[in-house]
Amino acid sequence: MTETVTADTRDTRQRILDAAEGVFMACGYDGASMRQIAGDAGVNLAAGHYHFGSKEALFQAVLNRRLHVLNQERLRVLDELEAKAAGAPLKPSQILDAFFGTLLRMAITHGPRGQTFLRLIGRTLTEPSEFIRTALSKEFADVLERYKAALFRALPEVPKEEIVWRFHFMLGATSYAIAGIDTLRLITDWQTGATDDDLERLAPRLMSFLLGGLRAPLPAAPAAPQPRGNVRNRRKKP
Amino acid sequence: MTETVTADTRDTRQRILDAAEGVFMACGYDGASMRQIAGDAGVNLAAGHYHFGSKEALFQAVLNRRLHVLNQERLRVLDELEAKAAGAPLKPSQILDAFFGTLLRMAITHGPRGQTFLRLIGRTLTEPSEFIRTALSKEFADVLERYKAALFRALPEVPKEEIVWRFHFMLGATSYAIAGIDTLRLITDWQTGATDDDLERLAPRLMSFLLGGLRAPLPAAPAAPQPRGNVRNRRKKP
DNA sequence: AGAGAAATCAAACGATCGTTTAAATCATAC
DNA sequence: GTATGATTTAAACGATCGTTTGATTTCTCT
Repeated sequence: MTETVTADTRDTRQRILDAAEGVFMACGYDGASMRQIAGDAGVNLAAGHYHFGSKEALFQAVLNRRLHVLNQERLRVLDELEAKAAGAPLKPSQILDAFFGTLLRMAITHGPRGQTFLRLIGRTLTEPSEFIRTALSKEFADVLERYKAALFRALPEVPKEEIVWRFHFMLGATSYAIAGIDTLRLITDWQTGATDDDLERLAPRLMSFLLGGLRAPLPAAPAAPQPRGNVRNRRKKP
Repeated sequence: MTETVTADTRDTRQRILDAAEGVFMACGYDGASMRQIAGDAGVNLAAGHYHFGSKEALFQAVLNRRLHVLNQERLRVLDELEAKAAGAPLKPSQILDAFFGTLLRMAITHGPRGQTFLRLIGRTLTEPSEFIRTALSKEFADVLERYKAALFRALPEVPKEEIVWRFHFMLGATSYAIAGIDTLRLITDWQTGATDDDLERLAPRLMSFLLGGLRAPLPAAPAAPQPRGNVRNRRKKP
């Protein structure tokens, strides 16, 4: 009973995953059809259900296949940084590079399929569908907890709530920057179809932007809408 | 032939638009069904097609109804700022507030429906569907051109290409921050269902973050892959 | 009131969807 | 070889989709 998978089986599964990745990216979850995925993969329609059970399960498999190795790598890089720091807080730039830089580098080294996946998760993060949300939450829970803690230590003078918000903003800028390279053509008037160069040049630009945003001065308004306050002390919460 | 719309007609159209706004936001374009929209609106299934022609046209109508007034307001505010500046370049913070602040303020003043719309466009901007892209491009062309020009003048030392990229990042952080307030619960462990306060407190935080990212130091790597440069002067281009 | 346009309604159309079924094919062990 | 299990295949199922139709109701105007 030790999972005797033949070579042919793995090929079919892999082909389905690859095709599904592309179709889900191009059409979204609802817009994609099992028939188109099977067609692109060159397999029978029923193969998808045979190997994965359902469309939802296939989508989760597509996400997890790459998300898992990405997040494992993120944890490994963070471990390495913290070991090298020997107890001292990390620099914000190090943390951002470990989280977002790892993402971008993985997409580059994995070729066009990596970019496809990047754009897929960019789309996916804005889909509030229930099963997608739970799938992502399980896959991201550990990583986000670790990186949040690292940022808290790196920026002790910034309220934790503020850091969480800015982490959220950075996620948005990143996923959007990747998912919406087409959208950028909506802003600019480029018609250059560059793809590889786009991504390689995106990384340093994005990292600068994220770092600037993360270290921006705190908002002037104390973010708590209580204008009747006679006390305006800004107690620094430990 | 002067468009004699009766009161009842406007009510039905409005109800359909409101319901469609909510369903499209919750389910996405493909996930939403005309039957559910009609049901939520309390009208017959055929009413949607009678008043709008097709599902695509209904979606465009939902987008344009609010996008148009938003972008008109954005242009008006920018006009006002530039008139007051009397030829001098605007401050980046003024431009960002005119663009993103107007968006957030409109969402707040329009109540829960405004937030629904905000989250809808947050989702929509990541859908690369063809007709959606063209619809958005038409609606955004003028505004983006004006604001790009204003930013170019405000930041003459920053390469225009860099500004366009950062504009893109800011759009992403904003749309994602709004569309994904649920996603934020994926990061944090809040279970508070706050909505109004969330948005009101979001604005100053987001503006600080955007401004910090916009004014971040330029990426160390000159973004052009020519490492053989023997000159490392950072000429300030006029 | 009555003609005519505008709007609503119930019902159906064809298409496509995810999923299932049962037979056919392949691989592997005895 | 045959038997057994894994995989692939063709075909169909029921459900839901966007859209259309034609009758019916509501409104507008003389």
